[in-house]
Amino acid sequence: MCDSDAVTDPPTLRERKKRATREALQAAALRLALERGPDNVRVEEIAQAAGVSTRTYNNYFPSREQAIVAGVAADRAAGVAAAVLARPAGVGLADAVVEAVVGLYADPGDQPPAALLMIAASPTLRDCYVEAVTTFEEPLAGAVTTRCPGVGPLAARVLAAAVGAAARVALRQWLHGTGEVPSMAGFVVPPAPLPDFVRAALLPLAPALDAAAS
Amino acid sequence: MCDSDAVTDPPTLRERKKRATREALQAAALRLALERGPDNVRVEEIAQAAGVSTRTYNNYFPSREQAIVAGVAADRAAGVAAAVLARPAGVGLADAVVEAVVGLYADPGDQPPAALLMIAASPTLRDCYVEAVTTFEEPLAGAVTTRCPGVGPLAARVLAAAVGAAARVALRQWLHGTGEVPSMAGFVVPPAPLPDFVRAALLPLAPALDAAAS
DNA sequence: ACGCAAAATTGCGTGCACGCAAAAATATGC
DNA sequence: GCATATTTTTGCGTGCACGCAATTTTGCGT
Repeated sequence: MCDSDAVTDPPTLRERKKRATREALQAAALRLALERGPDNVRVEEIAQAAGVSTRTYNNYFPSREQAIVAGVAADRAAGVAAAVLARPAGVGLADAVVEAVVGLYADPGDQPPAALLMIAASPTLRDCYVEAVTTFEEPLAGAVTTRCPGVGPLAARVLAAAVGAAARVALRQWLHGTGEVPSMAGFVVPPAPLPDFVRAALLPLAPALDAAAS
Repeated sequence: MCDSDAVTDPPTLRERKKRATREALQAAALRLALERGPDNVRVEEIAQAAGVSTRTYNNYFPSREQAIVAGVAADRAAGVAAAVLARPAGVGLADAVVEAVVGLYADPGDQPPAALLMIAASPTLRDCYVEAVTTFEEPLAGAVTTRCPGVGPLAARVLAAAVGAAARVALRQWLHGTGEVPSMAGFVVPPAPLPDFVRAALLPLAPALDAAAS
């Protein structure tokens, strides 16, 4: 947090390689999972597809599920803090936070829609995807203190954690309904758009956010 | 949730035996962990001490850490909902919830203080203990809807999850400071009593809780 | 008391995560 | 350019969680 604004020095070779293997692993894991189904992918195959040993694979991801999910969920999370700070100073904290989080799930993203379907179908992947929102929380807390220096570090952490919890609830609910979609006839209307779900889940926290900003 | 108030029928033999083995496993796990240190306890030993196979042990607990921690954390959680409902109807939702959660960590409990020290010392056990507060959340949501029928199920879930998140933050902070206690001279003043920590962490959520109760 | 259905326990096999220490790759000072 | 310190990769060994199917235990109706 005291990084001031280190301009991300010339990316040393080490970091570039690390990033490369991480992305290779993510891509391989997701691709294989989509091809064969999540349960028919052995860790050894993921590592082999990325050109590393299984041990190094485990140096990057603590579980097979995270390797599969990381690509679709992790990077988007990094944008939340920036989105909060980007809102004009006039709007309240609650609005800023809610819109920032909603914005994350608003656009279709660059991921194939099949990925979300697969994640929704597998309980293990669902849990992993839902728990990935934790990535938001620390940067969000930072953004909150930056925007409203009066809130104090504890309150910021608590509010960020609360927002994360609400997002988890919303995701869980939405994925729960989405997972069983291809059931009957072609009437597979997604029960409700995700952003609306997130907004509804975040709504009860608005009073707390606005009250803290004073 | 539609159990109305089933008066916990005559506990059938099966349930009694299940409860017995579960408690035996908890007790054995905690005892062995305290004796030898958490890392020097093999699952097989826990199972053997409880008189069951390692496979049945895994039918009761999904991880060794949970077996050790469950005894000190799980049962207390069950009381939260009751505590919320026990508060007189006059006090606001926020006060009721906060006091209920604080009350959980207020009394020393029937557990040896060494247990908490051990948990605080081991990162793995800490995480497990912290994550155990999730047990609160569903009953808490139920209690909230019972107390304030106007809040709607989604809001109740969100608020309960937010409270759980705040409690996790408080626990994490407190355990982090407590873990390194036996460092220098005998001046090992616990940085601050846990209840105060919890109260402080729950404070920022009060506006949301009170606003929902209307 | 008997027998059948439901549920729990058990053993086995498999895949996985991770600690540890050696080896390879990369950065840094001279 | 070369030697050295730091970091990353890798292989190996260990312990663990869990699916599956057979077996034992419990519940309940007759």
